[in-house]
Amino acid sequence: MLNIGEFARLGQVSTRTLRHYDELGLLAPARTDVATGYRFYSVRQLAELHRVLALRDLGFTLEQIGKVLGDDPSIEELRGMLRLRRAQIELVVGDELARLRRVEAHLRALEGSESVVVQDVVMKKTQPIRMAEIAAPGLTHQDIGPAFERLLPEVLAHITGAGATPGISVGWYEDETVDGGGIVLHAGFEIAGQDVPDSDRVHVVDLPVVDAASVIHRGHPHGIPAAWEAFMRWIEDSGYRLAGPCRELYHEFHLEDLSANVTELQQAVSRP
Amino acid sequence: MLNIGEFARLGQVSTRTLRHYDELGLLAPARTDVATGYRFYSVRQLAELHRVLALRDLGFTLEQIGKVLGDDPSIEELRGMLRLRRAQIELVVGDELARLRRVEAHLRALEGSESVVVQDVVMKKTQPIRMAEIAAPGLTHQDIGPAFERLLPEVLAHITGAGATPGISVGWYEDETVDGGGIVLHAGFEIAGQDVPDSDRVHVVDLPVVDAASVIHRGHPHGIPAAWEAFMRWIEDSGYRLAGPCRELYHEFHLEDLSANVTELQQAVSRP
DNA sequence: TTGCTCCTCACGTCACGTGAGGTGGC
DNA sequence: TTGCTCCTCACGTCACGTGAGGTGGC
Repeated sequence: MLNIGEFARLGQVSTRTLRHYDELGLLAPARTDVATGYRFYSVRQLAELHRVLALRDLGFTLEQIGKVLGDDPSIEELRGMLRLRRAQIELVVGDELARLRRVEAHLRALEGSESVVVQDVVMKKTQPIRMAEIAAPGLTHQDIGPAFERLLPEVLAHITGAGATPGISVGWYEDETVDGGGIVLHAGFEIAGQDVPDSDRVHVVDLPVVDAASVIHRGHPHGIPAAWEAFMRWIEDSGYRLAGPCRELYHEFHLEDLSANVTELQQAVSRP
Repeated sequence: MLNIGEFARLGQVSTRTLRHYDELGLLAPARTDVATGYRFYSVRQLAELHRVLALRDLGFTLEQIGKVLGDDPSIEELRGMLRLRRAQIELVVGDELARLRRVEAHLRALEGSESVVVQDVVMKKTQPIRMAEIAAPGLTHQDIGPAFERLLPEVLAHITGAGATPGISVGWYEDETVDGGGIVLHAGFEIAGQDVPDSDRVHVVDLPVVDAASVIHRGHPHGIPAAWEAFMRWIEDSGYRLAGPCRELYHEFHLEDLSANVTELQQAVSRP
């Protein structure tokens, strides 16, 4: 018979751990002195302790371990538990590797001068957005600004004409097509649940919920192209893959004070 | 101005999270109504929230984030923090991958019949052991049992002759050398801190502290070779590499009832 | 008698989730 | 007035670590 300290040394655990396992019913001492409460273990219980530690090292919770010890599960159940565990660990490894690449992307960004732009990239799922928009195909980069200013009033008129209230303005861009068709700009306003009819120019569309990288741009819109450039470099650098169009959400937009604008840039991405 | 619910939806977090960040001083609302306690945020604070979330996603604690936001650290400090973070994530990934390989080794072991033997493999650091031993070189596998029985009484006599008390008996094995020199068996007893002089046959040695895989074998010693075989297969299967000699610790040994024996098998290993 | 080990509470960890119980504005 | 949102506690999470305060055996 060993007292708790001797058994703890033998099994390389703390006495607190043994008391904890006793309390949970995972590993009761072979004998407990009724008068003093002293716990005594047999050397043979080292095998029981090992079983608990082995399962713990595989990542099972103590509650799961208790069930395994108590229910004496079949080979099939055991296999199922191990497979589940494997899948969970694979998820964790994937998450941590993605995190690692984000950290490394930040380290490389520190070498350049774009650290400020890029310090607050967040991965999120996009909100579902219903918007009324006009699409303008065949644009070059320089065309986008003027096109925006041209299209937004037109969509606005349509929305208010339908008796609805516009939300924030939203733009999204389809990639240049392979055969050089240029950029397709979609510009308009969020309308949430309101009823707005289509016209030949204005269409109501639902932007899908996707995984995206997101940064907040604060300040005058003329800084947005540079922000996009640094943002896209960071994304590619972090190992994420582009997975669809990018969006701009104008959360705060005042013509009177453009430098107070708050714009969110979103790029749909997927895990490498 | 947005109330907490609106701001939470904008930033894709819970209101509880925003209250928590307020409490920690990470992100105070732009205005708090003194009468009602209502929190109000400006859209521009979305950028602040993004910074917090971005740092959180890199794996920093909220306390670290608070320091980053408060101290406005230099590029060099930032770089140092990111490098530390990178190293920590790499450790986590390594741990999880090793864990994954252990789970997979168990799954494969379930296909065979050695699941029982191998269910309680634990990775540990070995205890430091000081022992008095005799080494017997040039053995084959069949010689080991008889050699043990021959050597142990001799070591025992030496220890008691020196006025010391033997601890548990311990054996360890050096690999067969490349030129076919056979196995070198070291057999003896733990002596802990006691003074035992060397003789021409008996030597006092300190077994080093190493990372090892360990299983407990309960029962008659004739089961030990089969346990070793399954154990070694599991180790190789789990991706660990052998990194030195293996040991046997006879935690419980009674000649009168050999089936009550408790033997620990240890094999020094290193990460793949 | 002095150390050493043992005992039983009970708080702390980390970033919130989840009620409980109550109040203010449309 | 009825829902909705907001508020402030305060407990729970997971596997122990770490005292606090006290007792029993060499």
